Formats: sequence, C-alpha cells, structure tokens
Amino acid sequence: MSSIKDVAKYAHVSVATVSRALNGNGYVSEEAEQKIREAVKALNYTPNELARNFFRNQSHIIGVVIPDMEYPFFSKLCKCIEMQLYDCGYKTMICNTIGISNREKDYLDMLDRNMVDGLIVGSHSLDESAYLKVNKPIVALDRNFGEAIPLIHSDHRKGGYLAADLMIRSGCRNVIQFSTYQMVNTPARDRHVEFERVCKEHGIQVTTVETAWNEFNYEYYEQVASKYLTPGNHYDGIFTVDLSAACCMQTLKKQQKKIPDDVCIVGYDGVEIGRFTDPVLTTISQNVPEIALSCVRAITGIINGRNDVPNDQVIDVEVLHGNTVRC
Amino acid sequence: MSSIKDVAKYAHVSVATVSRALNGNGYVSEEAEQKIREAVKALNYTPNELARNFFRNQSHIIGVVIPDMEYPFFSKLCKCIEMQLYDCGYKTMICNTIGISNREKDYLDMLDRNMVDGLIVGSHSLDESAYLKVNKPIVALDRNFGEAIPLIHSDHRKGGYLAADLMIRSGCRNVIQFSTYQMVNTPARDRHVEFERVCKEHGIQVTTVETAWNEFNYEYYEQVASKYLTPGNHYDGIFTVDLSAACCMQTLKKQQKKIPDDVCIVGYDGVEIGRFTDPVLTTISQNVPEIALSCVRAITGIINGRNDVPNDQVIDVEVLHGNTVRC
DNA sequence: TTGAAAGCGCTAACAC
DNA sequence: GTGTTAGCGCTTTCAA
Repeated sequence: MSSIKDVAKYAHVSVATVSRALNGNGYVSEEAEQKIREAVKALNYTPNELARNFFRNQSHIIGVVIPDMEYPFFSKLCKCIEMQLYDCGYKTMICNTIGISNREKDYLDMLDRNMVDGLIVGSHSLDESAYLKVNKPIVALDRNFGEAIPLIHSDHRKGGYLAADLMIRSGCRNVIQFSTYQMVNTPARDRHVEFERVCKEHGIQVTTVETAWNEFNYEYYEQVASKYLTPGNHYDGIFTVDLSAACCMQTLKKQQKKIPDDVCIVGYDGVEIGRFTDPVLTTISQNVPEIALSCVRAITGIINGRNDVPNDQVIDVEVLHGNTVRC
Repeated sequence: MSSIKDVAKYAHVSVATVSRALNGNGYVSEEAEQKIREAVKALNYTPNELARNFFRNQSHIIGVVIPDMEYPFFSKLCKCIEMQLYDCGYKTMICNTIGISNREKDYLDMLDRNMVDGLIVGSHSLDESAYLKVNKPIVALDRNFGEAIPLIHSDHRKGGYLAADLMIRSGCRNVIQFSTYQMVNTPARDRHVEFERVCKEHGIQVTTVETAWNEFNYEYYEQVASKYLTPGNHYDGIFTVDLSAACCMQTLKKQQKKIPDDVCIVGYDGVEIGRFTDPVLTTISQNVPEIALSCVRAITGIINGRNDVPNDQVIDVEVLHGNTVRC
C-alpha cells in the first residue's frame, strides 16, 4: 500500500504538491501534474480515506436507524435514503434495532465517536434524553423530540381521516383498528386518534387494539389476527398497517368471511404486499421517496450548517385504491 | 470536543497512561485509573474513533453490495447480515447497485480507500477483473470468481430439482420458467438448468424465458407476466422467483385461470410475499439466516487471516408447501 | 508503573 | 508554483 510520500518521491516533488494535484486546489504546474499522474499510476496509489477522514474529522457516513429493515416500509425507506445520500456524496450505515435499545444506543454513540456525520432515526426504543444530550446532526422520522431535532413524518392525521372516510362510505358500523402502542411522542399515533374521532362522529363504533411497539414481523401480525379476529367477534371493518392487514385477510378467509362484503379492510403504508392479496388491498399510501428526500435534505442541511432546515416536515398521504372496501 | 490530551491534563498523567487505562492494556495503577475515570466523566470524553481507525488502519465496517434492498430476499439478507456483523463488532454499510455498475465500482473502491475492511458482494453488474485485482477481503454471494474469492450460495441445483419434482408430481406437461439472464458465472443459474433437465427427463416440455438481470421490482415482473402469459399460450406450470410468481398469479386471475387446477406455480426464494397470495404460494425456500451467517463467517475469517475459510459454501434449500401445486 | 516521543497519511498555513 | 513543516488524536515502543 503506497502512500502520498511514495508518490512524491517517485514524481520528484513534495507531498504538498501531490496533495494539491490530487485535490485540485492550489497551483500545480502542468509538468508536475503530469509526473504525479504517472507516479499514481505506476504505484497504483489510492488515497487512504481513513487519514483524510481523520484530518477533516468527518466520515461522510450517515447512520440510518430503523426497527427492522425486513419490514417492507423500512426496506423501501432505506433504499430511498441510501440512493439520496449517495447522490450527496454520503455512504449509508444501517442498524436494525429490532426493539433492542442497546443497539439504538450503540449507533447513537457513533455520533460522539465521529464515526458517522449524522443520524436518521426511525426507531424509538431509546429514551428521549439520550438524543437530546447529543449535540450532533440528527433528524427524526415519526418521533417528536421538540425544537432541537427536525421531525419528518407523513400526514398521519389525514391518513386517519382518509381511512375513516373509506369506512363511512362503505357503510361500516363497527370497526377495529390495530394501533401500535407507543410510549414515545410520535405523530404516527395521530392516524388512530383521527380515525376514531371521524368514525365516531359518524356513529361508527370503534374498537382500538394496542399492539406491540417493537414487532414488525409476519409471525406477530398473524398472532394478532388470530387473537382478535375470533369468529364470535362482531365487526365489519379493520384499519391496520399493510402487513397486518394481509394477515387479517388470511385469517378471515379461513373463517369463510367475504372481503369486502362482510368485512372492509383499509391498510396503511402502501407497500407492495397489498398488491398481491386477494382482493387487492385498499390502503393509505405513505410517500416513501418523498420522506427519504426530506430526511436527507434535513440531515445534510444540518451538517452544512444551514439555518433554513425546517423543524417539522409533513409529507402527504393518499389512498391507494384496491378492492377491500365497498366504495 | 475534548481529546485524550485534555483528559491527561485534567488527571495529571500522560496521554500514554490515559490510552492504556482506556484500552485496558499495559500497567496502570489503581490511583491513576481512578483519576482518569474522573477526568473522563468530568470532560465528557469520548475517544475519537476516526483517529483510532486511522492508526489501526481499519474501520470495522463491512460493505454489503446488493442489487436492490427493496426486494424481499435482499432486505432479509441485509438484515441478517447486519445482525451477524453487529455481533462480531462490525458495522454494516449498504449499497443498492440497482444495476448501475458505477455504484458497484464505487463501493469496491472503498476497499482500496480503507473505508471498509471487507465487502460482501451480492450484486453482479461489474466485470470480474475489477474484483480480482483488488487484493482485499471479499466474499461473493451467488457469483463464482474462482479460487481467489470465497463463494456462498444456496444449493440451487437441488432447488431446481425440487421444483421440477413438484411439477412432475402435479402432472404438468408443458411448463414455463422465467430465468434471470446472467452474463456472469453464477450458481443461481443452475436451478434453471437442473429444472429443465429433470422436467425433460420426464417428458415435460420446458420453455425458458430469459428476463432482465438488473430488475428486481414489482413493475418489471408485472410486465413480464403480462407479456408471456398471454391467453393463447399453452402451459400448465410456471417456475420463477416469488415476486414474479405473485405477479403471475394476479395476471392468471384476470384470465380466469384456476391455480393450481389450470396452472401450477412454484416460486423461488421463500419470502413472505408468497404467504399472502391466494392460494398460498408453493416455493423453494433459501435459508437466508444461514447464508448471512456463512457470509459473515467467511469475511471475518479472511480479515482475521484464518486459512480455513472454505472456498465454496453451499446452503441447503427446501420446499415451503403452499397450495399452488397439485401435490 | 509511567512519560516522552515517534508516527499513522494526509492537508494546509506559510515561507520561499 | 513549490517545499517545509506542524498537526489532526490516538497508540505504542522505549527508556526511565
């Protein structure tokens, strides 16, 4: 592994000249440049990024902390974030917290250790204070930390409204919603509050079932479905995230219930899984690319010291029409 | 941001002593240790990992290069790899190449730049020679680079056999398989070779359709399905990856074809999506956690200079029984 | 058991 | 235009 010194020696110039030539700043004569190019080629020289990072005290890496990247919403989000970051010259480090606060803490610490230049946090296992005392670039997805940390989230309130509207227009009278229990301050909860409010306003009875905050997998949602969708239970509508909705559909099918004739289903997220169910899932779609873009703009904005980074960005949601409602 | 110097000054010892105390090597008196602990606390000191990395010339980061992490097989793989790497003290940097060889090259370069200690490559847009000339830790998923780079892959041959067996036992006579076109040397192709061989051996007619190597998304598979599954076409079996299989099922449904009565479908991968289709998809399941484990063992093995890293690891596959075949 | 000092590879201030 | 040199924060000889 040759260093800049070797290049300098080979090209009969000083390391400073090599550095200037390589970075394209400062004056370098055409002649020197030529010799350096040759030396670089001959020695197969690549700058040691570790040394550069050390000097600049930045890694050009952004950490992305999410609960579980196997969950389709998060895998799409990660992908979009990675691609946006790449275009800004940043690499992406990922962490699945899978509900383990130690993991979340560990990645938060990477900020202090200068291993990442910033953090995009979509996972909420860790206490608020842990985040607030870190005075480094952080943006939060769906979690409100107050003024200190920019917040990005879908218009969940509207999402709840749209879902309720679908139930109303389908003539539902008695609906269940599965709401992830959150101990933290998250706008994601708004959809369930709004859903319930609007439904009740129209005389629809709403049962809200709180589900685990740290489970994002098939097996869990299947358990939830079989636990709460018992044949004796009376309901004619379900509002829950797509993956859970898909599980509910499987459970209902076993009970010979017809969708949407007997039970209407409205999903949330808008991930692909809903396109493969039978019938196709009607769902409230979050605009993942837009969310990713906002996250990346915000984190790079903070890093670059811009003071126009919005504190609260709301991304629009929309209905993705399928055939699990009667309208 | 306080440095080790500040701690040393505060504790009235030398930086060397602080370093020893922090890293737990060399002799440090109880008294010095105590003073240093206090200083660290008082100054809220965290070691600068960038400096450490620079000194040690390693980053403790492993790059994971895959085509598209939105594709369920890869999102699951990434998750499993990340979790395994975490347990070995490594962080995970991800790259979606989405068929762009520049991106793949860029991440390969990170090895030379010392930004990652190793690379797990599951993406194949880049020329073989690019990999072979990098003399750093690399392991390949489903791509054969020869002796120089350890290869990890599912037992695709067996997968092809199992799929064929399902077709045979279902009494199919005329099957289609969608095979990703690969210009590189990949064991993944074996499944289609074996599938065709076994089917033909049993007098089943096989049509192999080559699909794009760099597309891993819903829209593309939907196009493929509507292009090749035309009503005039005669076939009674389809063998293709899960996501594509799910798309085929949607297309067949529109044509009022019954599954599995009119057409049998066998998927490949064993991802969750197959559990939500109607009927549930019968598929050949790859053991993703095991693949991840092998990748991580191999890459850490190389990094640690072990010479017992196997050159070719084959992970078993199995049938995940659903209801899209007649057996 | 401790401290002084060299050095990892690179950049940038400064002198020429 | 170019070279000399200090220094980024840390670890690790080596001598005391």
